[in-house]
Amino acid sequence: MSEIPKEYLPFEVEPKWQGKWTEWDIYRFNREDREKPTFIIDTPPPYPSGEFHTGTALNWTYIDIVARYKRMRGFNVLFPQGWDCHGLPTEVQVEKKHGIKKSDVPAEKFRELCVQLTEDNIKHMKEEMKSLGFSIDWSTEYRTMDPTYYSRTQKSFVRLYNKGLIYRGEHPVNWCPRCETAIADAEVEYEDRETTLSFIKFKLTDGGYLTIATTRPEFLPACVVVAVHPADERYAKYVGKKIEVPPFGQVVEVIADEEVDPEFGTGVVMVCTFGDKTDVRWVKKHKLPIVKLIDGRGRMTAAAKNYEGQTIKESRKNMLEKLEAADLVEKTEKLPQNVGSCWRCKTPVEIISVPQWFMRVLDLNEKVIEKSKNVRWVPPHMLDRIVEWTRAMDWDWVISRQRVFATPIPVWYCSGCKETIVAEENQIPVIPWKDNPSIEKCPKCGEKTFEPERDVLDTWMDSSLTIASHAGWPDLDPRLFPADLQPNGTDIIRTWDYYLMVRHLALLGEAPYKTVLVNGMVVGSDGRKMSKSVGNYVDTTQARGKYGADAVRQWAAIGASTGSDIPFSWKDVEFGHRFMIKFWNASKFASQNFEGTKNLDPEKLKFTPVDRWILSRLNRIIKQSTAWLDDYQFNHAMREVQNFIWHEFCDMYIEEVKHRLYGEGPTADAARYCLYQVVLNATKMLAPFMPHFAEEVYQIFFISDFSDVSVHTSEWPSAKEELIDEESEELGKITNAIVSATRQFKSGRQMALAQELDEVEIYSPNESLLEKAKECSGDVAGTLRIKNLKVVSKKPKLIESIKSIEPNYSKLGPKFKKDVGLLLQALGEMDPEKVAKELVKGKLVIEKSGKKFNVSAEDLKVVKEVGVAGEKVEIIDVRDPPLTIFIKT
RNA sequence: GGGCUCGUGGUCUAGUGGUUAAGACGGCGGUCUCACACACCGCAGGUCCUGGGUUCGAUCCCCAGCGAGCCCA
Repeated sequence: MSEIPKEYLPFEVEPKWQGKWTEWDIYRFNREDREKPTFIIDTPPPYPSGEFHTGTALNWTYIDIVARYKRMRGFNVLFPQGWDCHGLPTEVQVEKKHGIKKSDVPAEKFRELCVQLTEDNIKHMKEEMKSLGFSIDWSTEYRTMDPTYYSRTQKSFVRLYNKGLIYRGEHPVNWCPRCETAIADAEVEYEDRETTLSFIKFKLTDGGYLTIATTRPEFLPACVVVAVHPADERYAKYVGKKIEVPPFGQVVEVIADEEVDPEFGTGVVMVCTFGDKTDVRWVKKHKLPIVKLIDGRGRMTAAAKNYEGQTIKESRKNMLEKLEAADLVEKTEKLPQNVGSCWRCKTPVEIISVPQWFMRVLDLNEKVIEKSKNVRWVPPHMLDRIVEWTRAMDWDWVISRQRVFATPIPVWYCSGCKETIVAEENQIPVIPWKDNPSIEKCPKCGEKTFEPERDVLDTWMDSSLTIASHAGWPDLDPRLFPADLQPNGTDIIRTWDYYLMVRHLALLGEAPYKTVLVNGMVVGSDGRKMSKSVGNYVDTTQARGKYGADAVRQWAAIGASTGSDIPFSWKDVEFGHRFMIKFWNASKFASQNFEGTKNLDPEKLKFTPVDRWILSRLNRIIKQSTAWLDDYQFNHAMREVQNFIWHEFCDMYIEEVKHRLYGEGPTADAARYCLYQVVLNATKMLAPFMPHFAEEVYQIFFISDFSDVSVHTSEWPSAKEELIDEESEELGKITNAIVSATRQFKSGRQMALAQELDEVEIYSPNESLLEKAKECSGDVAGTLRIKNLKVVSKKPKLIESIKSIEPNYSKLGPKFKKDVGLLLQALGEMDPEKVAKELVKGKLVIEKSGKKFNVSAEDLKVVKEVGVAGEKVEIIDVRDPPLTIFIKT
């Protein structure tokens, strides 16, 4: 045994073992091993924002607990790690950092800046992951921005295209007419402006008018339907009728839709393609035609007839004038409005329909739902979320984006006939604006020049391929697919797990994961979502800075049940720290007795009742904690071990064996054996939760007894069923009850706990309980320093009286159903002494309101009270088990 | 507006169709007891969100309402 540090110092211990683990390479997935069962984790690649959020810490702590536990259970565990690099936030970060605009520099240059920034961000996050002790196999590290990774993304694009599962079509996007580019929802800024609401008369073909209210009269030529609320009585009779839209008089239908606000304007609205986001929704929902009214520069198209070429502003003004002249404008009103505008140039954003690439997911969704039902969701209700999400989908997945930093779409178009040329698999990775297609000329028209597709892929196209990628796709190793575990946060399972499922079903026809483990959101200590602006934000570096990684991990594991949101709590972190100190001190104390203890033969030891109790409890805890971990209930597994160690082992058992440790022989050795077993097995059970601490304890106290290099390569404890014993636990309970009661007594009398007691009597009228108490008397007398302890069945100096009769509802309820109330009433009127006397005989007949109740002894509980006559004796009445302790003073 | 989830002592969580609803933190009182005062012993503190229903019995199951979270629109 090495020298034992006095205190547990996390900031010395944690980096020390992190270094050793790397050196020993103990987290490496062994690809050559064909013996051990594999356990494959699909680690979600985080977005390298540069910050390691406590939510990620929670997610990864769950993963790491599982990985470490499974390794100890004998699995060959794959815990890979990647980075989902592509995305808008990085582009924005680069623009901010360098004070440039995407379009200011060549795309390749901009991309380089993105790569650089991503690398810096990854570096920091990787450090953080190592500092938190996650047992990642870093030899698997990948980055979706690397050609090795994105070539898989592109290959899968080609295969799915060839299968007919990817196509090109039209889709509305946010568009800045000044920047002439599509912009993402996240790039749209909203600001309050004032606008004019115009009330315009539409002529019904059957005669009469309906007045609609609109803020965008210039969209009249693109009006495809007029809508009212279905419950709006004013307009019910017009639903299904035809109506003429000025100024060109196209005839559209009047439809009913719940989304119309009857309070807004006249309660009649026009649906145009696309005046706003609601229009997009209505077009989808009612399958309406699309009129392209505005072009990429914000000018009116031919659809606007004589207004063609005008700007939005001009045509609005001109059109309104014309309508006024025709007396079609009833009135105008001022209206405050929340306008979406380009985050850079503040130009109001338009919604226009442009060509986009799609993955044909709608046809796959039946299968997605079917396969999702075969997946184990932890917690189970997460299945409902994904099924609901899948059912509600009414549009195919738009997989193209108008950005720079992303995987290029491996496609060209023939300059002549515009034929789509998709890359050959063997030329991938490919960048269409740098590389040429492998064909010489267009197969359709023979043209020899091509135009590259400049759009790129949605980043989900990268990150929904991870499972196949881990398994080596396209050369799939069947041992690595499907993954056993897909861990994720509750906020993103609908996207992440859906895309993984649909993508792998499309590509491989099989569900990619067996179990989805969902963690809740980390909220601030005030219960609100963590955010920097609210000021309740804590990052993991900060959290870990106080008591180290293991304390933070304990907060994550124990904060809430799996899947529930969990508030960040310094108190829980501190509690984790205190638990380690407690266990450290206990281990240190126990270890004085570890010399040679491993080789003791339990057959030759004399175990006392408390020994048998602690061994039974230990093995029960092993069994339960194993079951909890198999069930991904980390909080229960952790709590179970913590409570056992702290309150049963430290507070009771250690105190109860101290008196034996100073001696020699089989009783003392039995206590040593138990101390050793508890500390060793608890250390192993704690290893997945607090890996550094467990390693330190293992290395200092146990390494010389075992051949394992690390606690993390040692075997998970298995419960010895033959030691789990109700009777031993009952004896332990009796001993503890007597010890606690007497300790309380001493404490209350301001007596030193070590003070000797001359004479103590334990009394119970119950013969079998008395026998058990007798068995425990050695442990009791030793622990409490009682010189003369007697366990007696005669009630020497006391009077016993019946205090009350209490009903046992779980027996009475099913027996007497509705009449329970009546029975209780009758019971209340009876003399408890008499009831008790009758009950002792076995049964009792109670009559009330003409009803007869046959009550047996088990239906009621007799509560007794003891008093004493004469003598200077202190009495402690122990309720459970019912014992009375007399202490001569 | 839709889907899912949650509402339990001052705070944060656990749990359950049945007797006295569990724990941690905080509060209060006591003890330096030979591993640990970052400890130990004890005490106080609850309409288990509200209303209705099912049941002999509901904090738990069902319905409605209110409030919160996540995602979607």
